Amino acid sequence: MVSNKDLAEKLDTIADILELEGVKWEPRAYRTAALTISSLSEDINKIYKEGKLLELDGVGKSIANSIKEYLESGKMSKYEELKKKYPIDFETFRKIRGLGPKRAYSLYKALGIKDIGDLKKALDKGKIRNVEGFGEKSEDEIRKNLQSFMTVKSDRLLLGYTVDYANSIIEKLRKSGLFEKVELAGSMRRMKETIGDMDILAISRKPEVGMDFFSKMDEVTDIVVKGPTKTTVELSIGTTCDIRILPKESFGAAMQYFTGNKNHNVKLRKIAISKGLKLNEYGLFKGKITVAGKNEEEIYNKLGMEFIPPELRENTGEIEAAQKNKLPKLVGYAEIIGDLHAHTKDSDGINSLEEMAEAASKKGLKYIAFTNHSKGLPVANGLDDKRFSELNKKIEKFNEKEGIKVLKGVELEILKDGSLDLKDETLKQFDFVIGALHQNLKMDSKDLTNRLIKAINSGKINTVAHPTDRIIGQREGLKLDFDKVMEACSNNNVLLEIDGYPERSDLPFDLVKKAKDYAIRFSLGSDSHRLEHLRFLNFACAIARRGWLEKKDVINTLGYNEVLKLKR
DNA sequence: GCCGTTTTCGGCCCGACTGTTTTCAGTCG
Repeated sequence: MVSNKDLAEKLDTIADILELEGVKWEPRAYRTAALTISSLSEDINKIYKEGKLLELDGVGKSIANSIKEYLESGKMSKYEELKKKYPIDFETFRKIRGLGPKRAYSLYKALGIKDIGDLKKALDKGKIRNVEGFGEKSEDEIRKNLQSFMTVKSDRLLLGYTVDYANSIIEKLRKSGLFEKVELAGSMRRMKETIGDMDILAISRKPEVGMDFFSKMDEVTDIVVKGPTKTTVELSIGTTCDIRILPKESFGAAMQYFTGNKNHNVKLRKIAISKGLKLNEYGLFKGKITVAGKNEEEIYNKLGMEFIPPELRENTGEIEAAQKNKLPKLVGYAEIIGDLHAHTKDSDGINSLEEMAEAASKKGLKYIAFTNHSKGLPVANGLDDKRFSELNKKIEKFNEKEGIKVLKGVELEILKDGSLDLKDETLKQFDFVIGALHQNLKMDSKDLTNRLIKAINSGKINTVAHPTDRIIGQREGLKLDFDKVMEACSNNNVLLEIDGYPERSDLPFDLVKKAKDYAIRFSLGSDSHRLEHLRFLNFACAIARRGWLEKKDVINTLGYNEVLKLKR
């Protein structure tokens, strides 16, 4: 099965080789298509089957045909032909910093280096420094970068585990007194669930001193490049961090530029050109006159659109909507007043009901649903009917007190045949029932979809837990037919959950957006298993925002009594 | 090869840093 990543890499290689051949504009077309495909979160095979290849940005007739050929046969003639002339493992080389297509080709021409094995041998013999255009320094650089490529862990880190680290770096920079302003940009500002690197923007009267301070911070393990306006370092958590120092009057333009994403920026720049303007990280210009630059909002306005919140900047229609002043009024982080998915030590959590409730209250929440596992998930110490009845009584007692309210909930196993794991009379006790698929997942797509739909149609569940069941970096999501699932949810007034647990981040934002079109509402949950996890609720809200949701779409914005009315 | 809020033909993003160069090419984001 061809993955999006495979395909994007092949298209990129075609672009690389065409560029080596001196072909003028074609490489850019392949590059655009590769970028689009690599940033899709839907499976390219699915898009192809639905006949929607041509709807992808940068995919026209010719590239669509190549994709079709590749998905069906596992071969792409255009790629194979080019590869005959350039039998070089560009796909791997491009992951080694500083080894782009041109230098890879130089090494091939001079030393016959085709793959990483050849490269290692040449390095061992110190041959690279003698190749024209290379020297001692570049040889050392390649050796070092090959080493770090070999030992690299995963591609991307999870937002949920890096954002605090990033903020602590930013705090230190602010406290240093060397900067007038320090802000986070890039995919972290967009609250993307995985991040490739960190981007920090700053204003400083003493850029050199500021850069020195930054590159000597404890978190920094290596300096990649260092200049007065741009420095890149390796951080101890295993990612790189760019810091850019900019003039005050350009800061808004830089925030726009470095927040991305790339596709969003490319489109904005094209719009600028169509208006006779030029957009870069220093501002929006008409000839030499600055039209905007100091603040971000101005840039969007002068380009003929309303301000676009960072979470939306994915080039999935937000620019067109902004031009018509039709952007949604996104649900605010502070509007989320309850957590609708959390565990206590009664099943597989670490902390007690009381501890969790108190911590949630301290975070400003008005209610929290404890949705412990049901007995069908013994590995998570799932509760049977009797234990749940006892726990529910305890919760009722707890709720007699003033303060935060607790919803009686369950993360209920949907069994292999689509039936539910607890007795009806037990289910009636709950305020909030989350139906979940955790086991027997190796069914084919149709059976799995029907199994889930049977549970949705039962009229006994409020929401579907982490619907795709993906674990980022570990397993793909279930191959469910989401059109059918969403239709069933819509017909039965069943919610979909957005699970903010970093590895899950489920539903993914593009499916959230799709579900919104089915007029489905959503429940947000931290999926907490201990006190420290309660902060994950914020990430669920970020996904909601990335999926274009408004206050009315998210039931965690409702008061406790309103949520109780959803009881089944 | 792709694309269209000036276009179905004629455009296609651009600046910082590095190393190996004597004025720039390659890489990256």
